[in-house]
Amino acid sequence: MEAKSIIAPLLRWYARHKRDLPWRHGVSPYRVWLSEIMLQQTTVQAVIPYFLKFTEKYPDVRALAAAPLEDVMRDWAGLGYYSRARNLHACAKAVAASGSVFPDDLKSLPGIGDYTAGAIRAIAYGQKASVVDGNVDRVISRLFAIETPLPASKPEIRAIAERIYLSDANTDPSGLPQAFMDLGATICTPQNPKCVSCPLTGVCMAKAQNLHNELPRRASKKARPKRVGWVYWVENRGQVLIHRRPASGLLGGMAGLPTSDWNLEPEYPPHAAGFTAVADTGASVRHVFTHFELTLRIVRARVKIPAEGYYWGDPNEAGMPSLFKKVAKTIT
DNA sequence: TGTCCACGTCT
DNA sequence: AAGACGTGGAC
Repeated sequence: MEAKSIIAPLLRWYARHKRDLPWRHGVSPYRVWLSEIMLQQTTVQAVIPYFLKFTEKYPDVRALAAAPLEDVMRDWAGLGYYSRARNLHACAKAVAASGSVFPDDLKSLPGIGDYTAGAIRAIAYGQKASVVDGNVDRVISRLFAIETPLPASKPEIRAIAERIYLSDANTDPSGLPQAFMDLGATICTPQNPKCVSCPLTGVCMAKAQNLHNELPRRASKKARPKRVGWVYWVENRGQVLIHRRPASGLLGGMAGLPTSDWNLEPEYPPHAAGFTAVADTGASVRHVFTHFELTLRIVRARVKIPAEGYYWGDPNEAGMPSLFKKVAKTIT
């Protein structure tokens, strides 16, 4: 299939139907970078309030670089994949130190990989770049009726995407990737694609073979193991004990509540070093991570002397990830 | 309820 | 280079 027969109708459709998103106003490298980091693995709807908060509080890369890391982590709380926030701050510092100009080698910056580098290059700088996210994977898989399941089909998809993006028919390097992603998000959706409204339905090979609801195929996923443990609710004069988690690993660098290890059957009373159980609340919270499912049972407890990395604070102001927000909401 | 989205980046 | 790493909404 010729690239032109995809690009021309897609760009016409995009001109009429592009989504009105905050980062599409006042386009700048900083705003494109910030939005693309937030959009990694995360839906537009979840990102919008965070993007508005960040751009108000940190209007440019210098302001973000000057902020304490803990502030950035707190502001990111709830958005997930917290290494993104740590890398965001490190990246802001690096860029600010270079006169607030992003370097040509975007991938040398923390948190910027193939996808984000291409997105910044295309959207912020108007350069032709291959920008392939999950939406583009799906759209290409259907347009070309690729039967190979994801992720094995990735190399094939990337080759096709690159041919289209770098084609002479790509007259709008900034608009084309956004057109693909908007099409994937609003028309060529994972379930029940709205082919009647699709500008590419006439050239779509999956549609022609009535495979638009079957593709892309996916390799079966591994079962998600279950883990259990205790979370300690320790009150003292209206505050609770909060734990600054280690910089790397799960929920790295975030404020959280103290917990036991996460593979122990919660048999009362728990016996963790430093904590004395006061009362089993009987309540528990369930939280699904990417690679396991966690149930934490809440126990009221006391401490003798908080260990290093622990402090007293207001759980509602600590900026904790969702797992611990659920605990606070359950208990208060 | 359970499954999917969800390649995005880093290690 | 396979696995680690969140969240919430759609269906």
